[in-house]
Amino acid sequence: MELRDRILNAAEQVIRTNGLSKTTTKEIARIADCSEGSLYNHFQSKEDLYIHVMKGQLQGYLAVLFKLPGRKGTRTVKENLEEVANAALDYFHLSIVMTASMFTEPNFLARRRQEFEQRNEGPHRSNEIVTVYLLAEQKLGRVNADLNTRSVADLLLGACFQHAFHLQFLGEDEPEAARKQFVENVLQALLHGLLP
Amino acid sequence: MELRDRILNAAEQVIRTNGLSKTTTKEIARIADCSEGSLYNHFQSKEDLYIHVMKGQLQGYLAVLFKLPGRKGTRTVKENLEEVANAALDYFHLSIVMTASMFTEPNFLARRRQEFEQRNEGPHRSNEIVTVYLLAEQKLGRVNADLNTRSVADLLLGACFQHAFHLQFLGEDEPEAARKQFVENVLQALLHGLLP
Amino acid sequence: MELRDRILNAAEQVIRTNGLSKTTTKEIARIADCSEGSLYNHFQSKEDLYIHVMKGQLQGYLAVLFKLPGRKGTRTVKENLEEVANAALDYFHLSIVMTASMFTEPNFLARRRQEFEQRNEGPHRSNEIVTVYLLAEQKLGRVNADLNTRSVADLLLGACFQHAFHLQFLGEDEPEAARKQFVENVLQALLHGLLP
Amino acid sequence: MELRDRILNAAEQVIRTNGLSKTTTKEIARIADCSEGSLYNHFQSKEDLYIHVMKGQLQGYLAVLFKLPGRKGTRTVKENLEEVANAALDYFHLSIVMTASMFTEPNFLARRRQEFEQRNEGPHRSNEIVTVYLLAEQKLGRVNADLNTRSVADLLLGACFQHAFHLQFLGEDEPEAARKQFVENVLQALLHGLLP
DNA sequence: TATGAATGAGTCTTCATTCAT
DNA sequence: GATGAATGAAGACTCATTCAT
Repeated sequence: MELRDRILNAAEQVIRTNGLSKTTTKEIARIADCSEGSLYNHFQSKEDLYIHVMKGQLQGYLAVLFKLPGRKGTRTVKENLEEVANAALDYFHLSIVMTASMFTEPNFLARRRQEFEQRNEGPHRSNEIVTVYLLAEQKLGRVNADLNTRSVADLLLGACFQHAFHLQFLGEDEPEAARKQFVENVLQALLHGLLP
Repeated sequence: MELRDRILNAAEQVIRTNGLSKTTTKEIARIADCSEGSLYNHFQSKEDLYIHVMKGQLQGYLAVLFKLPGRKGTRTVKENLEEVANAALDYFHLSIVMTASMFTEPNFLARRRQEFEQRNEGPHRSNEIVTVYLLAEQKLGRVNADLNTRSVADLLLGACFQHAFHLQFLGEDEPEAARKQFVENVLQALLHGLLP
Repeated sequence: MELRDRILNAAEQVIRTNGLSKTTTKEIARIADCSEGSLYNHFQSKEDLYIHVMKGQLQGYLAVLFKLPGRKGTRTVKENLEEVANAALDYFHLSIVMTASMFTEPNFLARRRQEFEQRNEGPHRSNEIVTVYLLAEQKLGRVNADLNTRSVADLLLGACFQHAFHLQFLGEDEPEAARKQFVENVLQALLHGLLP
Repeated sequence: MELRDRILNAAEQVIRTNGLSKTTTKEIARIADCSEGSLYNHFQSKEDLYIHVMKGQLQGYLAVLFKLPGRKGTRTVKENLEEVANAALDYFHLSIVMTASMFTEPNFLARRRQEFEQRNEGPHRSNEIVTVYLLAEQKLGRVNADLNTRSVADLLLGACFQHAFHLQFLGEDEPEAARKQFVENVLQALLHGLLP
């Protein structure tokens, strides 16, 4: 593997292991098995390195989301949302530390904010994509017509977001079966509603 | 106001303004208009100060949650959940930086984890309280009997959590009306379900 | 006991327990069960307090030394030196931390140096008193006439000084019997000489 | 000279000039003409730096002591002890501040104690080496057979130890001739004994 | 006299970044 | 491109001393 990728992987690993505030260039270099100086041959700064780490994490999630418009009218709505929920859980699990860092390092956030707005790539973007998909399904009559589809997206992705957060807080790894159950239950509730 | 409270307020303000990693004892002291040394007359360490800030933030939220068991069978379920959602939005808005900090400073998280577990006070605790409330309503027949009530709690609080997160990310303050609409829409969706 | 004495005792205890660099006014006040402010009602400064602690420690030792001139020609020389050696071991044991502090805090040493010279009370003073005593015994024919009596004093007190130092280094308390043996052996060697 | 050595020398100089408690990383860096940060590129901590300073000081002394076993039966006993006494005076003179520091900073002492015991390198070790040498001479009949040789070592090295201590206290440098006389007189007394 | 909160100068240590080799 | 020693700014925390009560 090329040094640049070794550095990216090392950074991701160190961040997830040590937390952001204990992620030092020294430690990243140690894990990547190179010198601290080398970091600066491949990335402009520590922040630049972080940005590339985040972009990498975002990939898989976006891939699923970008498939969503094509799903409308195919399979069941539940199956389509299940796919989204799983991708979201994966992504939130992977990126939660970096995400949290936005509020810990506000300058970083401010700079990213601009950039995100320009590219229309913020974290709320995924909720919009799901909203648009649900709107399309609504037009096809596969979703309750009275619903604010944005709210459904917020409920589903919010539940996944907070779930990932809680798991991280507890420091636990969730078995595959437990996650499956979580998604199933949440979708069940979301599909049929709270009222009797 | 007593110095101790001035320090607590200053810390909260600085954290929200500068972010955690830029929150220095020097700046807190400057805002509290006292010396850095004085911080240590009232709190054992910076971390200890943070803990007290967090406890303060938790107060209002817990107050609402602890009222919840008494609400069962009274008013409408929607009204009761509305109250919860508003308190949650307030709390998440207020505390999101500190909450995020848990993942930035893993030692802090590790220590809090123990403490939280002992006192059964973790962030997931609020979801449990709502779950129990919904279970009670279920027994009264005011909630769909087929539902996993935990999932409903996760959906509602998750949506609020992520909403607060997105607002913070955008750096925007949400007008009262917008928040009201958000809660209304989310509850609508949650109550009636996604399916036609 | 009066507060002033409580403070003196507390200071001595803390110094011997924690070492000088960990001896804080806060800890002294804690042990003396009074406020930090009270320290300054009875002593001008921390240094002033230390000086009074040292003076207290010096008492017993000086008492023995001042009896020495009167001992000349009485009992045996060995018995008289034994008494000196025991007093020296006691004093060095008690005061070694404070003594060491002179080199750790050179300003303190510089100020004490002046004062000691004025009063002729330096640590070398005890060697002189023993020297004078031995000179008197020499004149009485009870001590080898060819000897430099100062050297004898240096050997005896030096051995005691270093012995106390080694014990402190090892962190051991010496049983009564062991100390007795140490003094006996040292005097034996000193009295009869190294050569066959 | 390499920076590492410049730092070691600077530390030694500052310690001897300012005393330990006034030896700051800032001042060491100033004298070594480098940044404070550089100290930590070469030594793990201030304490680690101190340890290396002490090890350097110990070198010359140990070299002489390790030659001692080979001296038995050669030259005169007096000459051999003279060599030891001079090396001891040099070493004690050089290291007395650091030695004193052990009692000022008890944590430091505690850690060194372990290490010293493991390597059998404590300050009392030199007395043992001299003791063993004298035992060998005793067997050769060059030393009084009735003597406890450990006591002779304690007397000689104790006198040197305290002498160095007194000189440091007085802040005086001893002329070469004076030191020679001191050693001569002490050995004289030690060789022939106190009794007529 | 006794208090103890307030002080502020001073300490060790960390860390992202640079640059000569 | 790779290195790693050097940097220096910044941070959390300590502590003897003061002073209003």
